[in-house]
Parts: sequence; C-alpha cells; structure tokens
Amino acid sequence: MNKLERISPESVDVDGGHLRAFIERIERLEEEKRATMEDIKEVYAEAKGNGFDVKIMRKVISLRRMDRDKRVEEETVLELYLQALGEL
Amino acid sequence: MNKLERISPESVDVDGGHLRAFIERIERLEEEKRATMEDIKEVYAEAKGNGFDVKIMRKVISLRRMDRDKRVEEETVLELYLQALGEL
Amino acid sequence: MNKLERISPESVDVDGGHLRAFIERIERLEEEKRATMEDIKEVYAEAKGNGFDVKIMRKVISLRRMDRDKRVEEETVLELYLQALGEL
Amino acid sequence: MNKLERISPESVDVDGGHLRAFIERIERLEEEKRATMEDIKEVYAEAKGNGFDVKIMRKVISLRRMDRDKRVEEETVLELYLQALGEL
DNA sequence: ACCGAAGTTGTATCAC
DNA sequence: GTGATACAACTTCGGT
Repeated sequence: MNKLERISPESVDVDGGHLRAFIERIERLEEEKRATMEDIKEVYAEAKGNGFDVKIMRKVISLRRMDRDKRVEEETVLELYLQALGEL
Repeated sequence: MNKLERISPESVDVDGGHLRAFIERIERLEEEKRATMEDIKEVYAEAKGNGFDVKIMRKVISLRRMDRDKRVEEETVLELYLQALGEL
Repeated sequence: MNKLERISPESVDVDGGHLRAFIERIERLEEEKRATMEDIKEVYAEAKGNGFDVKIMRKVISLRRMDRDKRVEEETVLELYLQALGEL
Repeated sequence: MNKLERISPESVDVDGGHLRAFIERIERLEEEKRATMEDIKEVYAEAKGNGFDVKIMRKVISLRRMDRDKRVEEETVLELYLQALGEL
C-alpha cells in the first residue's frame, strides 16, 4: 500500500469528472450572479446621474424587500398554525 | 538587521497589557451573551413543557422582530429624506 | 386539561396570556443579548481606535475559545474517568 | 397619504415616475440575482446528494476564484507595462 | 447522530 | 480610509 492510498482511503475514489462538472456549473452560475450585480451597480450609477440619492434608494429598496420577506414569513406562520391544528 | 526585525517591524511594539485588557473585556461580554442564550433556551424548553410549539413560537418572535426592524428602517429613511430636503 | 380534551376543535383553546408571557420573556432576553452584542462591537471599535487590528483580535479570541472548549472537554473526560475509578 | 408623503409635498419635485422606474429595474435585477443564488444552492444540494462534501467544494471554488482574480490582476499589470512601453 | 433551517460571525463591497 | 451594507461561511437548534 503506498502513501496516497493510506490517506483517507474512503475518499480516494472520488469521481473527479463528476465533481468537476458540479464545480463548473457553480462557477458558471457565480459568473452570472456577478454580471447581474454589475448591472445593478450600473442602474444605481445611472440613477445617480439623473440626480437621485443612491443612499435613499437603497433604503427604500431594503424596506420594500423587508415587506416582501414579512409577507412570506406570515404565510409560513399561517401554514404552521394550520398544521398544528390538524395535528390536534 | 536580523530576521525578527525584518518581520513587520511596525507591529513589534504592541502594548500587550493594553491588548490583553481589550481581549478580556470582550471575553467577559461573550460569556455574558452565552449565559443569556442559555436562558433563552430554557424558556423555550419550559414553554414546550407547557404544550406550546417551539417552532411556531420562533416564527412568531421572528415576525415581531421583523416588525421592529421595519419600524427602525422607516425612521431611518425618514431621516434621510429630511436630510435630503435640507440640502435642496 | 389533558390531550384528549384538546382534540375537538371547539376546545382549541390556546392560552394566549400564557403564551404571551413566554414570548415576552424571550424577547426581553433577546434584547439583553442584543445589547451585549452591541457592547462587544463597541469594545472592538475602541480597540481599533487604539490602533489594534480587529481581524487579528477576532482570531486570537477564537483560538482562545477553542482552547477553552478543548480544556473543558478534557476536564469532562477526566471526571468521567475519576467517577469510573471510584466505582471500581 | 402615508407618513412620508406628508412632508412638504409642494416643494419636493422628485420625479416619482422616473424614480419608480429605476427602483423597479433594480428590483427586477435583484430578483434575478436571488434566483441565481437559489440555483447555486440547488447545485450544492445535488452535489451533496451525490456524496460530495459541500464545505470542501466551497473551498475549492474559493481557491479557483482567487487564482482567477490573481491572473486577471497580473494581466492588468502586464497591460499597463505594455502600454507604458508603447508610450516610450 | 444527522438533517434542514435559522441565526451568528467574519469578510468584502460600496458610498462618502 | 472609514462606517455601513450585503454576502459567504460556519454554528446552533429543534426535530427525526
């Protein structure tokens, strides 16, 4: 038995091709995300160029995002209530 | 110039006693936080023992926290608006 | 009230007052925790103001915490051994 | 009319329609970004389901990203050199 | 003991 | 460069 085989024998048989495929899918998606983030920055820059206050815009967007999140959470709680009632 | 003096000479004169004091203050506060987290767990356990659903309780508390956060954010936006108006 | 009595829908009487009391105890504790977290941040800020590197401080504290946990674990094992010996 | 709209409406000539358009473009892009992040999480989950270690995968991707950034940086420096040479 | 979800911590990005 | 925001990574917690 050589040195490499002695190290973590159970993980020696990793399917490199399979792993590589996953890695590359993720990297492609991350590149997509990065591009979208660039686009967002550009829109902010354009808005700023039109005299709008970026800081305020961010806050407004953050507030609207909170509203959405809150709505989702409310639905989740409702579902939990209904489940709990069903189990009584 | 010897080896030690070449390595990050500007950080050689760290005031160890001063640093230690900061570290210990933080560690004391972290211990305090840990204790509070323990207390919270105990209250959840007690509530569960009284027939309440911990998962639902967590969601409810999360919702109420969101409400508070949203209120704070609204105030922040309001302040930003007032600032922006003052600058017009 | 036992489990069976809770089954019929008309007796789905969640004790709101009781629940509210638990919720409020938890929220009070969470506020306490939040305040402690604020304090910690302030100490880091103060340390930074005194020229210390916050990132490194965090590392130091993290290492000391690991050591502490390790020491506690070792003491637990030791106690188990001692108990076992006492029972021989 | 809500709280925010009540503030000196007559002297604040923000172009609401224009602002709204910017906000909505950003929100649309953020939704796109969120969807991509979801996709990434799904790929990780699928990889995990195939027996791969997500934590290690993240490390691998992070290392490859650093390499890529480093390579891009080096190319940038190289271009600067070439430009400088061209200007001699 | 593991899993998924939630929360926390640490780091990077961004606007000023 | 600094403080604030957002993201990524890690830990915790309750349930199975």
